[in-house]
Amino acid sequence: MQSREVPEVVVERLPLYIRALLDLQREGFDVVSSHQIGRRLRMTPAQIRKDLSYFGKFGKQGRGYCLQVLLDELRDILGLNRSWSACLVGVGRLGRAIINYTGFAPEGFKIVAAFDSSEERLGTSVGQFTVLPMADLQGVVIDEGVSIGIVAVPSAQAQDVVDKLVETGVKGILNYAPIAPYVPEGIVVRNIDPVLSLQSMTFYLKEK
Amino acid sequence: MQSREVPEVVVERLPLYIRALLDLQREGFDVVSSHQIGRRLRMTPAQIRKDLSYFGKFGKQGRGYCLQVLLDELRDILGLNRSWSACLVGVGRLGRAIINYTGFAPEGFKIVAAFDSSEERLGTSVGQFTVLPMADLQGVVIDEGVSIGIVAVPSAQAQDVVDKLVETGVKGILNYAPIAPYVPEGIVVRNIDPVLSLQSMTFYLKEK
DNA sequence: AACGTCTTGTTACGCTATTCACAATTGAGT
DNA sequence: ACTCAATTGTGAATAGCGTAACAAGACGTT
Repeated sequence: MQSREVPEVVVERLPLYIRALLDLQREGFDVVSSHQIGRRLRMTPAQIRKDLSYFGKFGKQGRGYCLQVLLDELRDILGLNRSWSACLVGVGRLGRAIINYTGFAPEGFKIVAAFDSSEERLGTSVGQFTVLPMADLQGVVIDEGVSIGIVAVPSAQAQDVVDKLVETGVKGILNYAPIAPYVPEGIVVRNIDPVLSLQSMTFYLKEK
Repeated sequence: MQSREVPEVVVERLPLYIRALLDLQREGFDVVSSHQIGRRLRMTPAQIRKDLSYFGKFGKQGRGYCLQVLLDELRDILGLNRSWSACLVGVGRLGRAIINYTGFAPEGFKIVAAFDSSEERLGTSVGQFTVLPMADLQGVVIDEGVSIGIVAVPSAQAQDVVDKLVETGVKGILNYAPIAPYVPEGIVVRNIDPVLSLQSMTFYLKEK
């Protein structure tokens, strides 16, 4: 697979296609067209076909896509036909909310441990987890095959935590801290930052 | 201001510049260069200068930018020199986490009310709020000058909630539901969706 | 089996965004 | 006063992305 040749924007849209397909499946469709998917997502059919063409030919001319086949292919492309283990660092308010968030598990993302560096949080219970010290990070990452680190610490500590996670062998970082973390080549970062979203939104809300 | 001519990607980067400037300010700088900002954000200096040039000339050749001036200008451009009121719809797990999130207030985003459609949640307390019925939405939006709606309901109800919010006059939607909501022209939507982020991340985590 | 309709995969085109490169200008040092 | 190193703002060049358009094929109908 020529990962380097597939634009990142394309990869980021594939999960949307999966969502749309699941909706359509729930509505009883077996076969769908790029037009149908596009309508759901407010995208042009051409873009969807173009995106898919980076990975192969999944449709039939004059007919469309077999929904189940396309769904399986997309899951396969994204590596979603398996489960992924993540560990959380930071069990403050935000970290606890993330642990209790029910949206990850159904999609195959499993949080396997929670860490914190604050003395008074160590050993306390958060959800089904006992909060572990950072010293245990390395062991858990290896033993549990953790490939994703979720960062939910204050911004001042975020870069350090990211560094530690990368050091232990984690390959992906889901970062909730309001910083742009530095990571070495080959490590994937995704930032979740509602404040940034709001701050760019207000540009369009001014003077209406 | 010719909002239509400024690319949206540029607007979305401005908050990042503000962040970087605040960091640099904390470190004692009074004057900064595009190079310094770029290093923080891992962006090229040229991009930063180009982005800023959409809005005016804020720097001095050979010297850089007066940090405070640039900061004020950016805040002004984005409309961040005032406070913005938002209301939350949906006080399930996720909604409660959003209410308790402490990151909004310092940036001038104030949640002024929480709504839910479920009978058993009405009248209960969440954070400092009493959960209100959807019927009260219109009144609150007008009385409190709410311009942002935060959607934290299950996906099945999300579009309906978005429609209601838009109807009451809200101009921006911060959507935490895993859907691509339809909104009429002129309404700004920002989606927060950690699952999507993870699902595109795994593409790069496969086979390493 | 021929026709008409539909839809894919892909190529070509055009637009948008990013980077490059440099003239203009600043301020510090001598 | 002059030189030098630094840095901006911007027009030009490049790269990247999205849309349009169409040939090729699939299916249903007659």
